[in-house]
Amino acid sequence: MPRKKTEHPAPALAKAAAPVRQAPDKAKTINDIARLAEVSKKTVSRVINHSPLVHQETRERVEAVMRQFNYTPDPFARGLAFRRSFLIGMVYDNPTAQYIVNMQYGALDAIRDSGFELVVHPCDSRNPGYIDGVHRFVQQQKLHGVMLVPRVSEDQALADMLADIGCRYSRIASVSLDEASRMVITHDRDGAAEAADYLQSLGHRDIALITGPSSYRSAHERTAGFVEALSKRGIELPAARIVEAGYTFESGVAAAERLLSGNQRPSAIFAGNDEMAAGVYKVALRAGISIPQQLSVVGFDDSPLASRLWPALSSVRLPVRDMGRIAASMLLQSEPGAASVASASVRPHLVVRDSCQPPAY
Amino acid sequence: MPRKKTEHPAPALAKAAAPVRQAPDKAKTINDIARLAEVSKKTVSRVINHSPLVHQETRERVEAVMRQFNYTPDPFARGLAFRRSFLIGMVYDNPTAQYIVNMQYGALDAIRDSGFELVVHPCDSRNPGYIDGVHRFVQQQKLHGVMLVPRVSEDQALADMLADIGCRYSRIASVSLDEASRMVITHDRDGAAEAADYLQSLGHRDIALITGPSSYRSAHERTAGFVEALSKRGIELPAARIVEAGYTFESGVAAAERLLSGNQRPSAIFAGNDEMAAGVYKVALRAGISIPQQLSVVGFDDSPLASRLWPALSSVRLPVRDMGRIAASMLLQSEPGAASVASASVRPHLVVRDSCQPPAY
DNA sequence: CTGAAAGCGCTTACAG
DNA sequence: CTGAAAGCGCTTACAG
Repeated sequence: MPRKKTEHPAPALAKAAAPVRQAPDKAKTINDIARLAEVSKKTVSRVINHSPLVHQETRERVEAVMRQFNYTPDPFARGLAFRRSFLIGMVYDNPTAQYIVNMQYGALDAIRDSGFELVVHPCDSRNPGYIDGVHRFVQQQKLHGVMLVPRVSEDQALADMLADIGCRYSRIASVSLDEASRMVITHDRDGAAEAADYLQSLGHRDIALITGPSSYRSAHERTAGFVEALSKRGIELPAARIVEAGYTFESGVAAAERLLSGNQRPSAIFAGNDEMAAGVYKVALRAGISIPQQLSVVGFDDSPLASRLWPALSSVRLPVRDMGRIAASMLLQSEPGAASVASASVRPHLVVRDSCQPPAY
Repeated sequence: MPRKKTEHPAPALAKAAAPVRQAPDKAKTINDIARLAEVSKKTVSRVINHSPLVHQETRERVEAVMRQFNYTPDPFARGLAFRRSFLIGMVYDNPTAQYIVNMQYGALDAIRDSGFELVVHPCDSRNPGYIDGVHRFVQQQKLHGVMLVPRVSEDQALADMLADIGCRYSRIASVSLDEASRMVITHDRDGAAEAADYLQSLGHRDIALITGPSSYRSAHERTAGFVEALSKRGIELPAARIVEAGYTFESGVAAAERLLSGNQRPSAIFAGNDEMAAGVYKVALRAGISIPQQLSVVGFDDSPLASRLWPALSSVRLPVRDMGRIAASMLLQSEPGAASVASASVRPHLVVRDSCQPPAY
């Protein structure tokens, strides 16, 4: 009922329309809380920031009021005063989608209910200006910290830049590249060794390896772990059984073609990631080589692909979500200077499916 | 060299250590720019916000100074004063990883160099509290706007909540669900029709369909588009040839088992997404039914999986990155109230690979 | 077209 | 343990 039509509005009705003259649900500010809790805004600020310099009773009174009005401090006001934000950046360079998404879920696990949010920043490390791009991103948004995902996490120049401008960061990598408080180490080497042990234990002796690009630390580690573990068990890989590829499906196809074309085929292939393992599947299927009867295959990453191939691919799994969670929580815990004691570490493990069996000699 | 140890520090040296008494590279503020350009800070503010109320000469002088000192306004100060941020939220509910990542790339394409950043917010729409979660997210961060990705984009209650609190949003969906200025329409129906026409043109007559869950709008559209297109060409799908599954690999396997177990097999199967199509591959491979010789298969999504299966899967592609770019740019362009004229629209198309051929009757 | 004042909601630095 | 003042870097509302 439009107001204008009521020629003589009853005062009572008018009052009901705007009861108690209280802004409907305007967000409370620190001043409101201070007034309602009968303290100064500075004391409320201390409670917000968990300062020990507040009397227990005072703290409880303030917290009760905050809870009652569902108060949360304005991140922009805090950001302005603190000169830094409550934003965590995730910087990455085009690994596979599932990896990125799992990593994001992990980071979000860590910051849930902390008042922090996740800002994503994919970049292209082949572009020489990409470090400047990250620099601008960090400065502009006054990021609380950034997580560096492989492969950008391996770029020392990036880490140096962040250290220079005093931005906290955490790096996820297959080996330690920095002080412990900044590293989440994934030990890819151990995962590759487990794959090697598995194939050897099945009875394979003529084994081939498709590696990722040697410029990738993870590829180097996976290769070294695999070769060393076999060597420990008395199997030396001849150079012809090691083919370097590019971590892509197509490069895996090309590598598998080389490996499977001769008349002396290996009985098993370990691929440095699942994409390349899928390439092996394609070549084998096309050539009528049946997996696992005539060829065993192991991948790395345990991507969604692994369980969708047929036969399902055995693959080394990295706990990506955990890695993301740990990398993000390192940023929340540590003060910029303070070094935490323990270095974070995570272990890969082999997920056995249907792509391997003893060789048919 | 610690200062205390130098008993008589040479004044000249001390001066060299802090040359010209100018803060090394402290970020300039609006006040610095105002002083250097010899205008008031308000005028600088006008230039920043592209106000027309600035003399051309003045504007150029201010812009020159801003450029010279590489000045960008502090997003927190602006956020505080404006009461809203320069953050775009992306809200989504667990579709596949590649979809999410492509969507993120698209959104980032749109906001590049705009001063906006992308904040991700995955959520679980089966959780009844998820709308409150989005509410808090939006209010807390004072988001400039949010993009709603399927399937949360289909939830009218979510859209209503956002409209209620005056938050701008854009919705990506297979059909129009809202005013044109807020929709990116993907026309899944047309893509499914193209798949139907393709199979029919190859000569298939006994065709089966594995649909996604009927509660998904996209599944409904894909099914309708496929069935109608076949009907137009004189092929009616009997009920037994339509199996509802859950958009997952496993559900695709189960559906394919039903479809391929009888002795009267269809000669072609259209799956509502690639995950389920991969399930068809698994069943066919296991049963010794060769693709495409004995069975043609078409998927939907053109996920990475499609080209990694063997034979490579023909699949309907949605321009996901474009969808993300358009959805994000809609948020940047429009003022909260202003309705843009055209509705955004995007078309799927069939990517033909090696999974289909004429039936072997 | 331009500017001086007040304010956004917090914090730091200083007192007590 | 608590508080009054000043300030973070912008904008709005008001003048001119």
